[in-house]
Amino acid sequence: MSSAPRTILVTSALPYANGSIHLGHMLEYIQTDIWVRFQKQSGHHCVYVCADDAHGTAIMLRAEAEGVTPETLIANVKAEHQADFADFQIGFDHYSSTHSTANQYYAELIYTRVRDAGGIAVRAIEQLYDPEKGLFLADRYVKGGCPRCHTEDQYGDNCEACGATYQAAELIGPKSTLSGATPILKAATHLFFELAQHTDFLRDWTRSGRLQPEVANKLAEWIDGGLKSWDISRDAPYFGFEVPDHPGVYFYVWLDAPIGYLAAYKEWCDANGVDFDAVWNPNSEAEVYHFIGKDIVNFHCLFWPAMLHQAGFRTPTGVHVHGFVTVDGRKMSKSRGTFIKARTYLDALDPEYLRYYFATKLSSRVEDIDLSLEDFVQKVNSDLVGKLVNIASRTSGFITKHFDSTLADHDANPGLIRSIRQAAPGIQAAYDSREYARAMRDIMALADDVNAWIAEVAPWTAAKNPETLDQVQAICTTALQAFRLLTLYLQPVLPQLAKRVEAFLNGVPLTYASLDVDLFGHRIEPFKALLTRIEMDQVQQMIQPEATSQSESLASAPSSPEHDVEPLAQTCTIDDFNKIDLRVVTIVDAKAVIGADKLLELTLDLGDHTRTVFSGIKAAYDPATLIGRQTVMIANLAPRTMKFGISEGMVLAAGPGGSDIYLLSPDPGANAGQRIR
RNA sequence: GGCUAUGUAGCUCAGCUGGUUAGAGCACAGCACUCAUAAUGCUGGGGUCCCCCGUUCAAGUCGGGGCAUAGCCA
Repeated sequence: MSSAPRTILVTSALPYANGSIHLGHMLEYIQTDIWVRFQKQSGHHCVYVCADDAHGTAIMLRAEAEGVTPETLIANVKAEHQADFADFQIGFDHYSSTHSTANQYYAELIYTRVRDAGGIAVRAIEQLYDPEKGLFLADRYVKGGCPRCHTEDQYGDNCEACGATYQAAELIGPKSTLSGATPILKAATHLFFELAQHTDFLRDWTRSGRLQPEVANKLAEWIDGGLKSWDISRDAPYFGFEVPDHPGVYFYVWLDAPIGYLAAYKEWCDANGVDFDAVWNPNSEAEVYHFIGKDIVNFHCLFWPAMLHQAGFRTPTGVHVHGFVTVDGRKMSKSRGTFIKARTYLDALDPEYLRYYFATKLSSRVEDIDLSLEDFVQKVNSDLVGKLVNIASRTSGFITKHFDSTLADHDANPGLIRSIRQAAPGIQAAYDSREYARAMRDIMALADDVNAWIAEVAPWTAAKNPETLDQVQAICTTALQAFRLLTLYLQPVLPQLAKRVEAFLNGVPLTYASLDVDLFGHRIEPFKALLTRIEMDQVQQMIQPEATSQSESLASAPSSPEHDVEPLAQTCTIDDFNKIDLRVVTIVDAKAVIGADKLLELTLDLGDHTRTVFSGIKAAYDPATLIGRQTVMIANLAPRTMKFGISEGMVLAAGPGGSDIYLLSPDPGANAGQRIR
């Protein structure tokens, strides 16, 4: 797959400067970075830019809470973000901030051009206003009773209980979550981007092969339902850019965020003497791709192309949408320890393990990616250490020991090397179309072939006989040639490993331009471990950082833990404890109780008899998954008559309640009926 | 509620335009090897392809209905 060099600009979504990078973010940056590295490795002119998304009310309020200026806050967060990205080997060519002069320039330019083309409406609206804070309130800053079902404490846009959607002003007894004050309705002038003007353009644009089919389908729904105008302004005080012709009115953060792509690229162009317009003029032949998550499709596939179009810029060649990250099949959760920050991961594990694991699961589709921790450890260890690195590890010793670290002048199996090289077009096509999982499968299948061949020709046997010793040199030469090619294929995913391999093999660059280079007669360095196995302990450290840091710093003052720790109860004696008869039980049946929202009816086997216990764990457990497992109960608790029957005891669980409930389990081996002391 | 995805071995996933006994990796069992970071090779066990109905000579693959999970409804 050789073609003329393409000019490609790539972006990832801008992370918000109000929090840390977590593994959900990292999926996107890793996906993008692999793609960019692949394009560069293939010889294309590819530039990757990104920036912190630094504006908005949330940032203004957080800065205020921390007693710093917003500028200080966003500078600190940006530094943190960049450190995380750098350590994950995310190779931005430039990383900027939306709070920059370049961004202000382009925000004003695009706004002005759109306005002059008749794309902006000015309308008076009424909005809830916090008289104490002196702030207009976004929906998420107002809580009150749902106007339909009267559930208390609902946010200003929709009701979690009945699903109703409404205006914040319709809430019963609304309160500002910022000050507790009762908001008042106040008039304001807002600017609207008239999206409906672009209906025909967008219908066409979204069907022009730039988007994944499922994304285009989703957008068609919105387009067919009628496009609404988009409120692009916010009132002072607001941390952002003031609208040029409307003093006291600011651009909404989502207006200038995507414009940050332009600004960041402009800064890179200025620093590198490149012509910005060559990429962004409407007739540009260059390619522009945005990688984003499925939650922000509307901003990138409706507002953004429409505004670019009306402002006289080219629109993106493609928008590549990915799904969310789950951990062990569930949404990332702070209480389960699976809301993993990038830094927490980095403190425990090599970033390339995650890059590889995500690569084995990524396709071009908008699917959620599950980080199954056990699968993660097994896959990384067996694929990267057991298969790939093992090829070098098991053969290079012979070269070092018997042949003065010098490779043979021919291959023992030219057919094998040829078949690996012939796989290149397929692997390149898979990378280019973001089918990384397919690429990883193909590469590992080749590694399997190599290992099988090594076992077949058994160089360790040949090495024992002086007459066949020279065969060993050719065999190991072939194995190391294969190893180099496989590493070349993996370079976009594992750039650090690739560098170590280059050093080990003495500086042969791992690019497609060097695909056909042979290492005949080449000197290699002594083999050192290129990658180490993941220990399950490291994963534990990642998902339980609080526990670790707590035990390390017991003496220090408690500092705002992520969850509230209940104070210890009054001291009791061993006799007090002995009054409580705890037993191991097996759950032999579990079913929902008809007419009860929270209860499950559990049938518990105590070894010699069974009990019926009603337990309020329905929100946290599917009854079917409970049947057969062991847990712990209080067996001598006085029976209690409930509306649904008599509960003969209680099962033990941790957690604050709701869906955050965690049943206890004995380690394997305990028998039902055994007492717990 | 409406819409959109997804539902294949214990786990994570492939299965293109419907076509012989449904695949891979990991895990598991046995054997081999002992060069290698207890790595590798060979062999094997293991699946009502969520359920029902339908189209067809033939359905994991198409259509309808249902169930479950996730997300979206700006």
